[in-house]
Amino acid sequence: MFAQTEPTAALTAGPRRGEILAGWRLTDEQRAAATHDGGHLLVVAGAGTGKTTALTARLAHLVGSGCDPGRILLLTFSRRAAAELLQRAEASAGHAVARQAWGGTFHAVANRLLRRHGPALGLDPSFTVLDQGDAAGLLALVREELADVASGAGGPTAQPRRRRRAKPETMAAILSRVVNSRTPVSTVVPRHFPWCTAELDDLKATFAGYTVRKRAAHVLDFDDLLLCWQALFEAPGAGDELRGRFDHVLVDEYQDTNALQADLLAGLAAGGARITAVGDDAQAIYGFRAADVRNILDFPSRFQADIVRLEQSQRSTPPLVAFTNAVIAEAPERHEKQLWSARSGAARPALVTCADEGAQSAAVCERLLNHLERGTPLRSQAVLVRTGHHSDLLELELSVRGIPYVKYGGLRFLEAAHVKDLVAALRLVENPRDEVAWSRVLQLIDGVGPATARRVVLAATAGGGDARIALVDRAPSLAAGLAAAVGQLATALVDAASPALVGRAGAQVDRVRRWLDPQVAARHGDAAARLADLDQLAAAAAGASSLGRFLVELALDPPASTGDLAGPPLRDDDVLTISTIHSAKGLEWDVVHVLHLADGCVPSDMATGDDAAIEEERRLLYVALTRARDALYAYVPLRYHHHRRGRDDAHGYAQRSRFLTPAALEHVDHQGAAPVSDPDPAASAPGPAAGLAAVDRRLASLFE
DNA sequence: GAAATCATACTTTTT
DNA sequence: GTATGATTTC
Repeated sequence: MFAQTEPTAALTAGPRRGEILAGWRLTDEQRAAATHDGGHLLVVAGAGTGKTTALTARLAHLVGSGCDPGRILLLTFSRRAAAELLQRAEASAGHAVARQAWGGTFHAVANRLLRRHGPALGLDPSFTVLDQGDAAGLLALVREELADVASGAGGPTAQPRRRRRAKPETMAAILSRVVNSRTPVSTVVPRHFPWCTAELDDLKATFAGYTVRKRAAHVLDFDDLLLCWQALFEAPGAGDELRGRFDHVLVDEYQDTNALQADLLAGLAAGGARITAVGDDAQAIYGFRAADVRNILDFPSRFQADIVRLEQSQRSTPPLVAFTNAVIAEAPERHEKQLWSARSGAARPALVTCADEGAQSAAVCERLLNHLERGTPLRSQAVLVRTGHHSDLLELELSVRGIPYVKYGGLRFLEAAHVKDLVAALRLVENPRDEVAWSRVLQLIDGVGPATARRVVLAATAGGGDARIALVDRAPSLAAGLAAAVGQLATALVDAASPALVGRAGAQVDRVRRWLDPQVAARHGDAAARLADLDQLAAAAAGASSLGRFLVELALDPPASTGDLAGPPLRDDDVLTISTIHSAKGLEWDVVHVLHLADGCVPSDMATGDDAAIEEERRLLYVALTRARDALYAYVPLRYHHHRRGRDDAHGYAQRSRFLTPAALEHVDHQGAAPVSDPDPAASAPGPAAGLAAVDRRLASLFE
């Protein structure tokens, strides 16, 4: 997986103490973190203080001191972070580390352990993994059935449902929060999902049914992965071995772990592992996923840990650090630290006030191109937004101007309907008991809706045999035409799962697509584009070692950007990054543009009302601002246009984000709106929305 | 009785 | 663009 690299001086220096890190350029703080010897350790690492370097150095130090790399566990927030760390460790500490150390997200590590030790729990190691969308699908299925049972059980047909029920995604979010925070449904719902309180009983019943169905279908959702890992600790036989499996556990981004994950660490610590947790409470931004800042705030007392602080920013220039320090200074509770920087660079961050969103897009492009002309390539610049669609208008503008970009976060590839269809079909190749997948795929057939799909699934899985084979010749009680269509689907799945194709994921995908492609083409007008998406997925699958692994990786580590699957074509081009702030965590660029710093965007109007949520939004802004090395632009549109029913054109004035306080603004230069765009429309060729703004301006000038 | 169709509302952040 | 709930069609 990792490229081989020449060992560096650090490795060849030999394992004598004190010389292990001789080749490293570390600050005193970083060295203290890397070489700490004793019990558990908390490294409070401010933004840009070189925490990855410190963590890598610690890994090298441990191995150099004689620790067995196979007994080191590295837990990171994303697989990408794990890969980077292991790669860097490999470069400096030798190949053995990357090959032998365990690394990945909590979920990926759980998956790996469960494939090996699942039977100790009575878990068939061939389970498939439900991502959150699949989980939502199964919850919807279960809820529908419960409702049918309730109304079919007689009595005056239940009161017409006038209330809108929680969306399946919301149910999944509730359930996940319940599990990860280990808090009962009856507490979680009123506190975090008050608008669902009326259906609390329905939710409880749905969750119970969901659990039963998950087990029957041999699937685990994300939360099950963690729960089952925890259960392994208690499993007779496997438990002792697993608890004592690691000597050192290094956890990155500890501020974004939840109660369940902290318990897993406690389990490992009880087995003798020494925990090193690295994180920054000022950058805790995953509260919505039940991450709890208390984990890092309470770590020293819970684990009797020593604390090392990293406060020297290696990333940002002093003026940027002064600004970001001022922004976070107003957060009420945190591990105290004062970041400073010894870097050169005197340019202050800029607050760019724009007339409206269109002007913001223009202003971004202008500054972007300025930096490009002055030598900062697009790939060293990033545009950061609170939510995926906050960049819609800018993307239009970029397309019109021919500026290439990749977007991370937001709407993801895997969420498109046709992609989910293919993935569901592939899951059936792996696991014919997966009801959610059956239900989805069957409904692709013309004339099959929820009710028919359910009947078919029920009949096919009844015998306990392979449902695919059961459906090849005789679909139960269906019109001849439908039965034939179901038979074709079943045949495709059986073929794809046949021994001749197993192990050749690419061929398996091809076989499934021979059935699926016509369905996709028939259902969607833009068939060409959608089939191209499927081509991408097929190409990625062809490169995987097996279909099962491919599907697990897809669930645990989905492609993060548009074009992540596409491979090299864009690689060597100079491409701008657009990212949600969440997806930008841990990354840095020379020049950073943060958009939409208006109340309602940052903080998001979804977060108002709850103090904790507001504080998380403050930290989110802090994360965004601290991604910049040399230049930072914060954009504030003053006016928003809302398009309603295609005709009405309402607008409203926005307030500058409340987090940009007077104290913070002392550290920025103010820039006005971008110059009004070129009066010649042909020369500037604005996108549709920007075009409207231009028309408005032209009209306004006529009225003067 | 079930599926297709229409109207309407709602769209954060992600392992 | 998509999911839901009500309505119409098969």
